[in-house]
Amino acid sequence: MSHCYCILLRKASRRVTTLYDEALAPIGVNLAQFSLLRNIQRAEPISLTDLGQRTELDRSTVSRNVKILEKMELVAMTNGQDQRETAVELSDKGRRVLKDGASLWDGVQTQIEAKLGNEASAQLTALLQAL
Amino acid sequence: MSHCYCILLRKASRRVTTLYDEALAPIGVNLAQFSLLRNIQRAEPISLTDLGQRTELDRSTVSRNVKILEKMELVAMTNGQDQRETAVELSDKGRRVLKDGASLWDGVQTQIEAKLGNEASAQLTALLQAL
DNA sequence: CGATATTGCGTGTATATACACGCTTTATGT
DNA sequence: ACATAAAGCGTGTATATACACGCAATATCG
Repeated sequence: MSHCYCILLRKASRRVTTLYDEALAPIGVNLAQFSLLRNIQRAEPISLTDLGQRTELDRSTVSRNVKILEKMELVAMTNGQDQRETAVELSDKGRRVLKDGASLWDGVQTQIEAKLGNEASAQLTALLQAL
Repeated sequence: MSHCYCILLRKASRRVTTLYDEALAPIGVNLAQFSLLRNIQRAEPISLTDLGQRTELDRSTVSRNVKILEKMELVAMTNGQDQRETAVELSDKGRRVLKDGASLWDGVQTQIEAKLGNEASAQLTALLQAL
């Protein structure tokens, strides 16, 4: 009656997301937002379309998620060279959140590696990337 | 700069969910709905609270997802012995969807195992359960 | 038996996510 | 240059998901 890979993935995803969300709570963002901020940082200023490709998210999803970060004053929207293009960049507050969150994020990474062991952690990474 | 386990999980989860959703499209339900139907089948009639525990989902989430299945006429709500309790059970249409979907689901399972190999598939299962 | 705690639900609110449309703004091709 | 295609976005709609509240029904305790 083998297990459904998709359900296993979704359950693990929910559980692990909760772990990260709780760890990041002190800085007021959840894992998805923290990750989005990091992706912005790596390429700012960046258009929403590019951000979508980097994160493997639909552009409309990115658009809405970024809007929330903007309301939280963690990012700012600027004009790209193009009149169509909207570019996103971090605010000082956003940079601080990334800085303060780094150790919190690292703590969960370490916690997971401690639970699984180094070898299994590497296997997990490889398997998830292969999917 | 190791990868974020959570993001790897979430990305894999989205990708794999898409695989299953596309495969199940002919029967008109997505993976989450198909899985919920299966969980109902295994214990019907079942209360929403119990269904939540089985699926590791919040009760309110189950409540809303079941409501959609009800609108699709795949399940029916009945009274538990208790006046508070609502029990869910499959409709004939719901049973047919499960029956027709079995081979579609199986196809994706096989496809994933073919891609990863048997050993890696077993490893993946074990790792996801350990998280 | 009456007060209190527990159980079971639904709803409000909020984020994450995708797809389909439709509107601008550029780019292209003849 | 003009018509057409392509790029970049926002919004509407829908599902998945969680948490906080509050209501009704049942169980418990003194």
